Amino acid sequence: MRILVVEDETTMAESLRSGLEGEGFAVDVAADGEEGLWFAAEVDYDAIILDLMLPKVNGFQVCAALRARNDWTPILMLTAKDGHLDEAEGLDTGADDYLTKPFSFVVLLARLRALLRRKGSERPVALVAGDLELDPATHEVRRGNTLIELTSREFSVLETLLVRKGQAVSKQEIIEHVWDFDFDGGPNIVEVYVRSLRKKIDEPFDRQAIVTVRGAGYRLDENGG
Amino acid sequence: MRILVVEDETTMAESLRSGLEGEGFAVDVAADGEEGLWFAAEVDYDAIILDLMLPKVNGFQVCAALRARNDWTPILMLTAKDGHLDEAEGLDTGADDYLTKPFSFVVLLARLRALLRRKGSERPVALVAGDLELDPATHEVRRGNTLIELTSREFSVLETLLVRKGQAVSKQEIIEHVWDFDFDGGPNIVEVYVRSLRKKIDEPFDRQAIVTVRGAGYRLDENGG
DNA sequence: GGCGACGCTGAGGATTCGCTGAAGCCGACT
DNA sequence: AGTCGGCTTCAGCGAATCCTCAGCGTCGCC
Repeated sequence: MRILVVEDETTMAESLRSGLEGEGFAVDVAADGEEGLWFAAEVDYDAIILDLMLPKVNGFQVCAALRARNDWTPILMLTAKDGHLDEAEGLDTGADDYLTKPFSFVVLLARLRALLRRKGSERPVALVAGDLELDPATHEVRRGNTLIELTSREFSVLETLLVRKGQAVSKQEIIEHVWDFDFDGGPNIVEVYVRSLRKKIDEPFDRQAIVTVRGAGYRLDENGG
Repeated sequence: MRILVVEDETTMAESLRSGLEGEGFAVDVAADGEEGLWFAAEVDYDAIILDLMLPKVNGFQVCAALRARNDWTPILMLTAKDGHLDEAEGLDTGADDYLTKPFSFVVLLARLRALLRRKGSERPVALVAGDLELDPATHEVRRGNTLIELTSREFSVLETLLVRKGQAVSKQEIIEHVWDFDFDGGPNIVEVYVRSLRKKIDEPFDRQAIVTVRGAGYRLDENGG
């Protein structure tokens, strides 16, 4: 197990190093975000322990940069403040867990082990079918390179189809996943949304991602049509 | 994405509802554990947000009951106390993640998304007889490599035969499986559909998968004819 | 060989299904 | 108040599908 520690305070960094090495991990230490990114590019670590407050490039930025270059190494984020916003922002930029300073070494170890155990079952962030891509976090949909504007309902319908791409999903099932309990309209509502989705993601590209399966519902083509 | 919130405090429940709906989720709220279990039985939710402290049936019990009835919907547990024991107990009874009150909405959202992301799409198995293959999920039927277009009724009839391949199934049984109870036509309808099935899955391939068992109904050959 | 019951078959009218444009409604924003 | 965008309902249309029916073939039994 090889761990990268990105931390600028030397005392903290060294105590992490010795503690983790004592537990049998191989440890590299980077002193700022830039160096951290460089290390991470060179070596395939099993996990990264990342301080939030760093010189040059901060923790969020490191995290976002790694994910952007398609590196899904588990990240344990260290934050000095107790702000809930920090935590959320960390998870949203792609950290897998966070720890608020001060913390005991035992806790860190436990969280780290949990991360390593989980590894592999994570990601990818976006739902994909061929060149059709949907990101639940940012609410963005693209076909190849072009960004497509969807309303919130359209988005939800496409999402449920995409989660079960390749399978036929009945209108009733779609309604159950997209609308809540007190919706009492008929299945025609799904037809209407499928229509407007097709106008946006199929027709302009001369493709057919959403296929009608008569009597059974709709199916999203696994290859995007 | 449809979410069930099980929470007795109305202010909390309503703020969760409005917040989640604002993010494009469909939300149902249950006020106690009993109601929560009932809702979960009725609808196939994408995730359940479950308060620990509940009237009637508490969070642990709800969680355990769901898992016991083989419902593996991802569960995000909300706990008021900060005790690590709670956390551990929650994970043990089958919660997928936990969150300690008070928390910020952004954090909840991030965790929820992480849960939904992790949930893999499971693929049901296809029914097979020789080189004849029927996939209930995609509504696809193939003979060897060639895809065969069936109407909804034809599909259902073939499905009931395939489920009991090797056995003779009477027309009456087929009618009971395929048509609803207010169907009052005669058994000839089955003959008609068997005929059109044979045209599509037997004749083009010069095989005979569907065998007539005079006086007893039809039998699907286990080897596909 | 003849008879009756059972199964096969083709055709066409009735029905359902999905598609589509338009319009009413509501909340948000100006 | 007015406008805009999104959500939902509705009704008409065309096509795919469903079901009935009537005539014919075949099997089993006497």
